[in-house]
Amino acid sequence: MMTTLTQLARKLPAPQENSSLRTLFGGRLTETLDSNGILFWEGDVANDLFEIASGCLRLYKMMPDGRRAITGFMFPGEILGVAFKDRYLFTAEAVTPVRLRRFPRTQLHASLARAPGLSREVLAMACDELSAAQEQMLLLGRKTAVERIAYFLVTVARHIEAGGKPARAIDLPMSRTDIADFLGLTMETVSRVLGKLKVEGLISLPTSHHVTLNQLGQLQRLAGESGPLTPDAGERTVRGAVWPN
Amino acid sequence: MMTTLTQLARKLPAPQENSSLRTLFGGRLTETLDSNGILFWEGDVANDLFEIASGCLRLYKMMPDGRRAITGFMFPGEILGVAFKDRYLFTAEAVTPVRLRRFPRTQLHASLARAPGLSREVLAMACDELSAAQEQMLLLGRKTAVERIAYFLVTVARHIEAGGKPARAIDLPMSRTDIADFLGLTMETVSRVLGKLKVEGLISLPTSHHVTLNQLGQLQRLAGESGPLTPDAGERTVRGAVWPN
DNA sequence: CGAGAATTTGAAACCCATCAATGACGGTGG
DNA sequence: CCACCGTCATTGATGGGTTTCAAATTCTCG
Repeated sequence: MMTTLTQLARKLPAPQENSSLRTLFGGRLTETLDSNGILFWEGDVANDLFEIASGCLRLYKMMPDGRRAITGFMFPGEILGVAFKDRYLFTAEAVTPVRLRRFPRTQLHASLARAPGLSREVLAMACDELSAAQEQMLLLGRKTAVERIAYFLVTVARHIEAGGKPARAIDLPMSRTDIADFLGLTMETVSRVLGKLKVEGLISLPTSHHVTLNQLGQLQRLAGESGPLTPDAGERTVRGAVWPN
Repeated sequence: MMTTLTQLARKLPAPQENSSLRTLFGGRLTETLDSNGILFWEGDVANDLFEIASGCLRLYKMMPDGRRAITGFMFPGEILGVAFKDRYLFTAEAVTPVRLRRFPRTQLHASLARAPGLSREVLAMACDELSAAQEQMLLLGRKTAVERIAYFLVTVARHIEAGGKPARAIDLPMSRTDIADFLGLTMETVSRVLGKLKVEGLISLPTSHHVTLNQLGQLQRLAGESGPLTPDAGERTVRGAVWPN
């Protein structure tokens, strides 16, 4: 299973593409991290980048009083820590037991100088992250609880896609609290909304960590995809005719 | 006046540093854009990048029903559209009349090949954006209305800083609705919270678009800065002891 | 099988949104 | 110069979606 996503909302960069970045990790040893183990803290000096071999990480920022915002989840195949400043922007913690490979950033700079395409790849990665982050801003700032959950499910399904089609059966290794902190809700609201979607038949919950999307189209509509891809007419005429002059 | 910020929450990359990216715009003509004029729409093919010479832009995503999330504001000195995909991720619209210079992306690729440092600069820019975006996620997902407004004010002040110190008097060219769509609130709530801060003496409002920060320290505390810089003890012990293993 | 954790479910409260009306500008034209 | 009018900001009253608090139930795993 080779599913990849840094931020859940991120576009997949064709998992089978032979990433030159990924080749950096070729000879590296695989380390392991226990469930709930910390890979690094927000603010730590960013010495390494990592490739997730298996398992799932949560990335988060936290306020002094404990309020937490999960900025994304990491899955196998994903690369972490590549484009950031000299310090990590968030804490990385294992949702499940994780196997990963480590690569020193000092050597990255050398590699970047050698391989010209690598630089573009890194930039593309950062742009994908940015795209996901902005979509998340729309979600956190303007979407309802149902829309957030629907979007979350649809996005996960899209990235676990097996051969073009989004997966119908997805598993969610993270807790309800994790999902809540990712979507700007509470654990209880996540649970309630999932329950509602289940009652309405849009999803099934074989177990609390396995979801079946029975009506993907309906969920996609609920998710309220933004942007240029929506083929609806009259998209821009709503809030008071903001036409170019 | 040489204030620069792409996303309001962004760290300033030393305004006086002679950016090699900025030199690209050297001989370019200055175009103008009327107030509320559209520079480009979300989803448009990203042919150009822009340097803002004067004025203010808002960048936003919109849902089919008109709900809007402003992902950031752009001010003079800032460069726009540099690191993105082949299509713009958001709509760019003038808050005030704007003067700007345009540079074709096709030529950017050539310039990137020539100047090695440029590539790093572009990446650094993307990382700054990403950092701001993640801070915004924490704000949108977990902060109260007062905290959001306080953070907004403090952040603006920090970027209009004149000689190290954050400015005490800031002007907000954008409307209350713009601020609301940036902070995930309503116009009315923005207005009410500003009123409250004014009554409490933390700020003054000479006009509705000019704010004086009377008690910056207090505002900073309200803003609830996240992360590693807070010198508080007991930061990580709150929500159930998430220590490494 | 048992104990603690995670999830679900219920009831009440609250923050912010919504709806509505008034007030303050700012630009325009008489 | 000032009256006018549309837009934006402010302020008030009400309502609702989500949170909070609490308890029951299910799940996990030693």
